[in-house]
Amino acid sequence: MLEDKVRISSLRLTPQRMAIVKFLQGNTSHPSAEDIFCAVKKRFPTMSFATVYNTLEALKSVDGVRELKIDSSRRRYDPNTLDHHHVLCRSCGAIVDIRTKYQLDIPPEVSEQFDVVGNHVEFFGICRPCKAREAGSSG
Amino acid sequence: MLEDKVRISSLRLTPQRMAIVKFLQGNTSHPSAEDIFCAVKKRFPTMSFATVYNTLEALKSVDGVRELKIDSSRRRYDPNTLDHHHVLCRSCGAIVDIRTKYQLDIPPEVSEQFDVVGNHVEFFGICRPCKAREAGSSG
DNA sequence: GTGATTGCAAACTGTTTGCATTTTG
DNA sequence: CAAAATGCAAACAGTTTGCAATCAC
Repeated sequence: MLEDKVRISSLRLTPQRMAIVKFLQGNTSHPSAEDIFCAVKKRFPTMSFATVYNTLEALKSVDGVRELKIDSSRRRYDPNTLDHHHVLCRSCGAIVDIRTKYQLDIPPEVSEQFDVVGNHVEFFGICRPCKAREAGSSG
Repeated sequence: MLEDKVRISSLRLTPQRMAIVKFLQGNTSHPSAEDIFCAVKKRFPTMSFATVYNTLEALKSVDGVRELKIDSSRRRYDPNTLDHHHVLCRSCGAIVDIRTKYQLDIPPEVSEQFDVVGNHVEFFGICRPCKAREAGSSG
């Protein structure tokens, strides 16, 4: 659990940092830095982006969050640091976790060139609500 | 082939556009906009980023290039628009193609929520040269 | 008390936009 | 000739940095 990781680590437990940790803990919305900033600013009106990014950097260093590259316009963060995968709705951008483990082999030409240590699968498609909306509006 | 796609399409064949197409054609380096800009500027000193981005947008619209999200600090582009996957070296950032097709199933709870139309696997690890260098320098 | 953290503002990087000029079909 | 593309510069969005004030340990 994220909060435990932070307590065990040598990171200082500042109120701002803990507020970010509490916001991220168990959060499956894959928030951006701005999402985090806005959420935490309610309690800490002086909160700054510097602190958000700074904290995210600290959390990454203890494997408390992982950075996602699923959105090309902004980084998103995931407090679930166990290996897992994602489905992305191409219409609304919703991201949902997939906890399946996939044992994927790569061709020998590639494994000669690379020591592969992991993989991440991004599935893409359309989510229920978007599909319904699109079917309803124009055909 | 990219050049054919552009000729068949209704996109106008400007010299700048064709230079970008020629640079991308068969290119497996997954270049960024800046890489493209620098390469093409040699022949077209007036080339601007606006034209690069504009052309990439045009090429995307005819499925002539795909945007990669593999690098969190910049978009990269891939003229190979057939479904394929990538291995990323976490040390030097090298990206290599994997043409294997993976038939991946997602859990029923998720397929109830999403119509999945495709997937992209990002493998990560360390490439030969980086591994050799790291082994040689400190361990 | 000391080194780490906060938070402001300014700097930076990659991408987008407005628009006058030029070009393609 | 009309519609589209170029290219410059300015605008933007997300992220990073410098640094004085503050805080955790």
